[in-house]
Amino acid sequence: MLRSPLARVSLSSIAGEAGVSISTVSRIANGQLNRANPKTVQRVQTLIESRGYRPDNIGRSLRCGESRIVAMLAPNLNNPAMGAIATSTEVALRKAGYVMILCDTHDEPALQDEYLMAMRAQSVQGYVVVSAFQSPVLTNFIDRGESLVLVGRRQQDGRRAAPFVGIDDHAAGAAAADFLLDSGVQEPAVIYTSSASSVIADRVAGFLGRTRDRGVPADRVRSASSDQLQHLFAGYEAMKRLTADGGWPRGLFCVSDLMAYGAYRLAGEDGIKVPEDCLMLGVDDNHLNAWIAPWLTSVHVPYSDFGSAVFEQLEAIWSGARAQERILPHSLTARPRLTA
Amino acid sequence: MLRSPLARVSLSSIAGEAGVSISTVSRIANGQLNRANPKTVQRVQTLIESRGYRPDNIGRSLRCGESRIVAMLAPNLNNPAMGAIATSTEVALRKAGYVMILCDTHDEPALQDEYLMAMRAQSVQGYVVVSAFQSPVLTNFIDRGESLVLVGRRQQDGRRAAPFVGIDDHAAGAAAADFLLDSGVQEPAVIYTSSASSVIADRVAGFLGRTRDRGVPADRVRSASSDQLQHLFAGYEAMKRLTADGGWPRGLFCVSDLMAYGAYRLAGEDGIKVPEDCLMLGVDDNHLNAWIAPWLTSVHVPYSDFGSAVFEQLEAIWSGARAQERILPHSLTARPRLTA
DNA sequence: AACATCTTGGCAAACGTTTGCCAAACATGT
DNA sequence: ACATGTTTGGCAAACGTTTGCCAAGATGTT
Repeated sequence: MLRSPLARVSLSSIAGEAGVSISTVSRIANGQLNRANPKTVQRVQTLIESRGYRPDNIGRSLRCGESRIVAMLAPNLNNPAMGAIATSTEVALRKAGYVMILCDTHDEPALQDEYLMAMRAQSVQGYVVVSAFQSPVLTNFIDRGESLVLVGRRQQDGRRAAPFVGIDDHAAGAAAADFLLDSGVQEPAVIYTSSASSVIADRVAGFLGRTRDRGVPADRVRSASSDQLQHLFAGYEAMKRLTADGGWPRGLFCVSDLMAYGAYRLAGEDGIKVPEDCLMLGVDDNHLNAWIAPWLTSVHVPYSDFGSAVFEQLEAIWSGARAQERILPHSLTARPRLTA
Repeated sequence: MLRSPLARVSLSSIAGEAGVSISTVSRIANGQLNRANPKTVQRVQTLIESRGYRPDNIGRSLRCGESRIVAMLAPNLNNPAMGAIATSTEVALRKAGYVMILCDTHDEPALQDEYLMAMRAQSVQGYVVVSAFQSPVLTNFIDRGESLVLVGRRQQDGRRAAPFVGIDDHAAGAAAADFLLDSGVQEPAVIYTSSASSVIADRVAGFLGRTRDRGVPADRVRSASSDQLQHLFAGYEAMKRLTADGGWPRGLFCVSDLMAYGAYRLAGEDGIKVPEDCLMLGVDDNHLNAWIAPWLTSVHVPYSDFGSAVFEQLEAIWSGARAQERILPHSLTARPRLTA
C-alpha cells in the first residue's frame, strides 16, 4: 500500500537522529524524564520540538487499547439545537484531551446503526447519542454495556438503562401551560409530532396535565399532530389541521421551536399576527430567536451545559459507576413582544 | 450470540474458532474468495456473520497507512451554513466509505492550529477547512502538500495554492446590486464585517462595482462595517453606524444572512418595516428563511452541492492531480414579500 | 576487594491488520 | 515416472506505540 509521500516523524526517526533507542524517546516524550541522562533528555527534547513530533494516535490506540475518541450521533445538524449540543460537548471533551467525531444520522435509524458499527470499528471510547432512535444495534450496545450516553431522549425499553442527560420534559410542558395561562390565554392549544419519542409525549402530557389542574376543561384544550419527521413541516401541517377545525387559538404551545416556525409560516399565510393574535411558545430557545423570531417565547434548554454533563457521565462510566440520569434545569425565556 | 460483555471479535478470535489461520480469515473478510476452499470460505463467512466481525480500523490504519478518516474544521457550528456544508460533505464522504470528523474551531485561529495537529496525529487522510483562518500551521500544511481542501474562503498567501471549493463572491455581490437596483432601489447601501477575509471584500467589491457600472454615483452608495466576529452582532452594529449617519436606506445588501438578521433586529427597534421600508438582501439562503425570515431575499449558495465537490477535490489530490479551483454557481432566491 | 544499589538505556512483546512469499497437496499432460 | 501448473493455506514482517524486563556501567558501602 502506498504510504504518504510526506515524511513521517515517528519515534524511530527521532531515535535514529538522536542515536538512542525508540524506548528512550517514547519515555521522554511521555514525560518520564528520570529514565535517562539529563543530557540525553535535553537532546531528545530538542529534536522532538524541532521535528514537530507528535505521537501517532493510531499506534498508541493499538498499543493501549484506548483511542481517546468519542463519537456523537445526532439526528440532524440542520436543527440548531443539535449544533448547540455538539458544540458544548466538543468543548468539554477537548478540555479533557478527547476528540469528538460528529455523525449526522439524517433521522434514519438504519444510519444510526451503521454509524454505531462504524464507530465501534474505530475503537471509539464512548458514544453520545442525541435523540436516539430505538434500533437493534443501539439496544445491543446498551445491553452489552458499551460506554454510551443518551442525550435528550431516553431509550424506550431494553434490559438495562443507559445513562441520560436531558431536561424534565413533563415539567417543561407544565411550565409552558403556566406561561400561556398566566398571559391570559384561556384556552391554549398544543401541536406536536406523533413520533414514538417519549420526549414529545412527556411535554404534551405535562402541558395537558397542568391545564387540567388549573381548571381548563379538557375539551377546551385543542391539539393536533403531524407525523412529518421534519419539525418545520410538522408544525405547518399540524397547525393546518388544528385551524381547519376551529380556527386559530389565542395561545399555542409547540413542542419545539422548529414546529413553532412551521406554525408561524401558516400564520403569515392566514394573516394572523404573532404574538398579538396568537401567543406562541416553543421549546429549545434557539439562539436565533432573539434576532429573527422575537415573537416567540421559548422554554430554554441549557444545551450549553449539556456538554460537561455528558462528559461527567462518560467519566463515571469509565470509572465503573452505575448508569444515572442527569436532569438539567430548564427555564423560560419570555421575549418582550414587538411593537404593541 | 450472547458473547461475554465487550469481548473483542478479532481476526484471531475468528481464526481460532474456524481452525484456520489469521491470514485466511483476513482474505475472506476482504472478499478474496478464491484463495480458499469454498467449504472453508463458507465456514469462515458464517462465523464472521454470526460473531458480527468488523475489521478494526486501527489495526487496518496502522498496517495500510490510510485511516479513511477525513477531518472537517468549521469556524462555528452555530452558523447554519456550516451545518449545511458539514452535512453534504459528510454524505459524500460516507458514500465513498469515509468517516468525517467534524471540529468546531470557535473562530479561533489557535484552535484551528490545535485541531490540525490533533488530526494529523489521528493520521487523517484529508483535511477540509471551511472559512479557514490564516495561521502558521495551516500555511505549513499547505506548503507541505497535505491533502487539504479549502471551502468558502481561499487562503491569503503562502507559496502554493490549495484546492478550493466555493462561489464567485465578486459575481454574487454584483448580482445583489442588480437585484436591489432592479427592484427600484435607487441608492442601495451595504454592510459588512471588516475581517481580513477576501470573501467579504470580494462581495462588497462586486456590489460596489456593479452599482457604479449601472450609474449610481459612488458617494450615493453608503456602506458601514463592524469588526465583530459574530455576524449577528456585526450586522446590528454596522447598521447602527450606517443609520446614525443618514437614516435607513431603502435597500440594503448584507454580506451574510446572519448580518441581515442583525440588521433586522435594529429595524424592529427603530420601527422600520422590512421589506416595505427597507428591502434586505443577504447571502447564504439559510433554509430557515422561508419559515421565519420571509422578508429576506438571499443569494443562494449551493451548500448541498459543496460536499460532492469537496470529495472530488480530495479524490483528485489523492490521485496526484494539481490543485484546482472549483467555483459553484450561485443564484438568487427572491422571497415573495409578505402581505403587502 | 567484594558487594549492594542506583542510573541509564536497550530488547522484545504486544495490539489487529494486510500481504508477499513459500510450501504442501493435488491434478494434469507427457 | 516426471515435469508442470493450480489450489489451498500458513508464516512472518511491517505499521508506531508503550512498557516490563534485563544488563551494563557507575557509584557507594562494608
